[in-house]
Amino acid sequence: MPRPRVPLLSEDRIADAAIELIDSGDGFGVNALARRLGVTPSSLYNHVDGKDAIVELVRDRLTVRYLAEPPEGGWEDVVVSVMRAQRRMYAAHPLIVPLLVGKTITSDRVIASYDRVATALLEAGFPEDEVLTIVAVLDGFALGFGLDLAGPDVVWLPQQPTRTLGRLVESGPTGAARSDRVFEVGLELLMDSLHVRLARIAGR
Amino acid sequence: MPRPRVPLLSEDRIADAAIELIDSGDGFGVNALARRLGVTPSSLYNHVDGKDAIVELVRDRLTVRYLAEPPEGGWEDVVVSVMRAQRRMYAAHPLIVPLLVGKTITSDRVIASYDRVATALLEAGFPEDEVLTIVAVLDGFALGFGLDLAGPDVVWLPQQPTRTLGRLVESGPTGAARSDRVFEVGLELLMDSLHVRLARIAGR
DNA sequence: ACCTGAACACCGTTCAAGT
DNA sequence: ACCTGAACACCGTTCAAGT
Repeated sequence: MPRPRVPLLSEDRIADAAIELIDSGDGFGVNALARRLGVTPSSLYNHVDGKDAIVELVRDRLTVRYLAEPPEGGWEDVVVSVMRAQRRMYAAHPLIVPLLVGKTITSDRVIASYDRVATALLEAGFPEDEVLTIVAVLDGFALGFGLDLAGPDVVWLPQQPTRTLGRLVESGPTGAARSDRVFEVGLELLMDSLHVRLARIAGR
Repeated sequence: MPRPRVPLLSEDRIADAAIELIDSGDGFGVNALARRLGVTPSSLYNHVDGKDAIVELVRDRLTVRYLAEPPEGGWEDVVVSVMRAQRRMYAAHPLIVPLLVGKTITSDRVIASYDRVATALLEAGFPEDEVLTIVAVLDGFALGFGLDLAGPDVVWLPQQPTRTLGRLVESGPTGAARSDRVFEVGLELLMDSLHVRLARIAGR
């Protein structure tokens, strides 16, 4: 079946299938992805630049899906809404995290999302040489919560008796509602921290 | 050269070489690791259970190296000292992060380190159903700072003009001293947040 | 332009053979 | 017990061939 009149593949179709494959937990790979698309691995290379490019495509699509609407309002609104969106993203697709973490971000739309936060922080008065670090830390914070929502059993697997951790892990998945609450508290406190930081800078 | 009188390999030698290989930036793999050790890939399997087990060994060795001495004092001291140590670890070996993130922690000594934090938080009065989440968030926080220290150019590579991010990235590596300062501030604020949280719980 | 199928270099892992 | 070398299944990628 060479060259069908209507193309079997497209960037979108590939990205969607990649997300499904990753979420399935069967491991991400070009071969498995092609199989899922009912296509030969080499077919993918007519649309996409290889495995890493597909991962970057996934990051792009998820960012559009979860961080689409540019947040309105002051820097607090920008930061809070991006944090919530990012956490929803990681929580819904935790198995994507390890694929994303190691790779440099090149997608313009993803960069634009980080740029909005960086710009908001800068305009709020945070010093130039701290903004990138703050953005990185916010990212890490969202990531920590995302992995938490994925379930502790994915992160820790005690094999010897422990004082505390083993019991807490065994008490089961955190539960969406509980984790939501803790996230909101954590976010609130993080925002408090940023306010304090900003006040100290302004007061100097 | 079969069966030398004194073994060429050991878990430690393998772990050390693995850390070197990862830090070199040439990518981690069993073949490259064997080459670096002057040995055949299959030799490794006499000492270690495969690629994933080597990564877990690396995590174990780094944890021992950076988080060895059990922190003394109240829960604040425990949390702060573990955070500092963990950040030093990520900062010194940023390329290890993506290898660790996806994998479940099984090493007893690594588990023990998380267990100390969990126990400290629990004894301080944090609710059972929040402790794991807090630990996960602390982890994410340290990770964010570690990646920040690795250099922003590893994380973001803008290809279109941006309002802020591109300029900040181009202004070069964050610099250890600057990042140190921001980390200390961030940690302080994070601790403030935890104190506030604890006070609210106690006051209820 | 877009798919297949063959081919390639490489990967992690197993295992018989050797001391 | 510990190494080698051959072998295996699989991986990501390239490319000529076909419409």
